[in-house]
Amino acid sequence: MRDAHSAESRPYHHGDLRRALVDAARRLLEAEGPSALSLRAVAREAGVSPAAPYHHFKDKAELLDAVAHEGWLMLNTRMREAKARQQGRQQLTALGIAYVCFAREHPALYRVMYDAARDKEALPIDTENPDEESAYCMVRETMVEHGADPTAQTELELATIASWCAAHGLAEMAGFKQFSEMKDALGGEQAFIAAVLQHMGLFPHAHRD
Amino acid sequence: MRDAHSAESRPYHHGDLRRALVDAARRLLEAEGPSALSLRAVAREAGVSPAAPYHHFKDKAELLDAVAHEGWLMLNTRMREAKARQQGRQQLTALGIAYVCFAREHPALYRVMYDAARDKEALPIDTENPDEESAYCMVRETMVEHGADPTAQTELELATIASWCAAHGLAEMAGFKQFSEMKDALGGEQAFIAAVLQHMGLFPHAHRD
DNA sequence: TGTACATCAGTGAACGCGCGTTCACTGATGTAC
DNA sequence: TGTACATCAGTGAACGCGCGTTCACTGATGTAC
Repeated sequence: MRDAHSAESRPYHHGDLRRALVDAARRLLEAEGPSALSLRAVAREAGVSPAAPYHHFKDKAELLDAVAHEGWLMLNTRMREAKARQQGRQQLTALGIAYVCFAREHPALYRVMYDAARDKEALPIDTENPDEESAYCMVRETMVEHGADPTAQTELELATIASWCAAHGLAEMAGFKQFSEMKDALGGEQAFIAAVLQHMGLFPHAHRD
Repeated sequence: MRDAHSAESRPYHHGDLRRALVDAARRLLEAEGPSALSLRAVAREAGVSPAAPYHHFKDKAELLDAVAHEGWLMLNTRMREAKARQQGRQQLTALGIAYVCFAREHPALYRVMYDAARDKEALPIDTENPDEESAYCMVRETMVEHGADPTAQTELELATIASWCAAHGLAEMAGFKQFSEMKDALGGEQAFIAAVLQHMGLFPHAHRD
């Protein structure tokens, strides 16, 4: 649990401690939640002294940023794959479901992603790297592919924002006990998610994955 | 700033320290954000020793619960008033806008409210006290008043959940820098909020307050 | 191929800090007679 | 109305804790000659 190498096999130099630290942070998040994510705990989890991370990150915030960044990349991938699996307007639905399911499967990571974004007051939705399209841009583009008018910029942007907010809201709500009766009635959390997204009118004909 | 009484006027016994602590916590939240909300800081802000709160709250969590509870009451009031100011279907819109605006005006309190809820995995939407109707129930009821079929229970509940999630998502997103251009184009944050809510299709004919 | 040496990437001890909580205490209040 | 006393609601000092960060250090690596 503490580190992947046995004590003797591990060399003094790590090889790629930066990677190992980000991975350790993710493991900690899954296991203990965001409140357990201290620099010292991450170093401990990676099997390294508390000072070691400072050779790879300026401070705690920079490590957290790296973890968050990785989260966004994971989300992008997840959504790209979900879209590729569908045809036509179903693609929008698939994007919405993929978004919410990602957040539900990695609630602590999702939280860290938005905490980091809030600290900067900026969502990582701008595509600096053109071949790593952001999830946000993917939603907008998919809307255009399926009939939204790309010249009506304000409309298009508003529709994208609305979808994004709706999915985020559902992602944060879906865990509450009050909805478990409804989930059961509909046949599980996935069905619940699809049903709520459908009601939001932004993801037409939502259905189960 | 530290406490309302001058040093000499303040009696040894406080009168209503419980109230004063909750108020101090709210002041701290507005001024410094959720991360500044320690038990000791609250006691300090209320002008009292670090041990004093323990005569009124079992532990820190109980104090936070009280702060969160007060937040929900404020939100209820705010939404009830917003609804009363409108007629017909505009009422739903007014509820949505009131919700988001409350969250935007008290972002730290809003955060504490949901953090407390998440700890219990339960939203405070059940109406134990029948004459203090929860905001959530108000939304559902308003939908019924304006044409939703109260016998189609699942439909009604899903629509309410969808509205709630959508508003929550927007409330959490509205602060990001990426949207400031859009806000300016639409004439301010209120207009932006109204426009996004309208796009969500749950709050028909959203317009400015 | 071998050696000197600069650089890199770790260690572990220490720093000061604010935290939640407990404790023995004491001043103020209210009630019984 | 006055007094004894139980109870209530504060104080302030202390506890142990984990945190982020710094520091002087050292082991390992890689490069120049």
